[in-house]
Amino acid sequence: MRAGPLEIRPAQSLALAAGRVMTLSVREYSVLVALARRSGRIVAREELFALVWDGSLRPGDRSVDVYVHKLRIKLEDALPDWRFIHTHVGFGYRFSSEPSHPFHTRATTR
Amino acid sequence: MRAGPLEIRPAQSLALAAGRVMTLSVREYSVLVALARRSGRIVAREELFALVWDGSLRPGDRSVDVYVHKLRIKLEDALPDWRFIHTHVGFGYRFSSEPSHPFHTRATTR
DNA sequence: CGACCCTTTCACAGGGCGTTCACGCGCTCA
DNA sequence: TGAGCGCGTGAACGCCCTGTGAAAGGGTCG
Repeated sequence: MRAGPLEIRPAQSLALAAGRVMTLSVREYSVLVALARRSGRIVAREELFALVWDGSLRPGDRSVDVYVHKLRIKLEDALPDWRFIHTHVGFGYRFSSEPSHPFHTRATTR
Repeated sequence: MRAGPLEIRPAQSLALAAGRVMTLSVREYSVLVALARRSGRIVAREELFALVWDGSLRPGDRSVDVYVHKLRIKLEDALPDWRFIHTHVGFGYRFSSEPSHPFHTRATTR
């Protein structure tokens, strides 16, 4: 499974960032795989929770947000110039590997 | 079989650290080979146990941990500047020869 | 029979992990 | 522009997993 410089090997429970092994917790890895498998789609919190936690999301449960955050930090840490997890307010998260600064050399002054 | 300054000769049941013969017990050697053959991937405790002990891991059995520990000590003893067996909490162990002090991966500014 | 080594088990300690809470920002919409 | 909600983010906390030293059990060899 590939997404830009990110590679996931489900058979080995391994994630590689630019060839380097990432150290992820079980939950982190699980969330990453769930999102990456649905790359390009928006995955609702409910759906993501059901996939990873295997149950239905209770109101007020922030687990999903917290783990998306943890993942973002490790991904940002390993691949500073890429963005993978995109927020769609009110809908959920969407996985897609994108360079941080696509083209856009000139700052949009005003 | 090579991994940095570590060499394994299965034909002779020998392990050499920087050319010097390591004195390993049968189990120790067996664990080392099992991991080294799967270098780069994460080997679950269950899998490792099945490979070396030839059976299924009973809950609470710490044999694997203990022998990984013994191996680490001997490897550390023979090659202080290298790390070979890496822990992936919740997943298992991963064999990979790495210098002790690489560059230091980006301080977590947080 | 005794000494030694290997293997397994036990017990304790430490750290990592998962969950939850609290706070605050930013987006959205009226 | 103000209010409200959704989400980002840091931290606390208990539990589980792993690290680690020690002791028990068993086999081998002199």
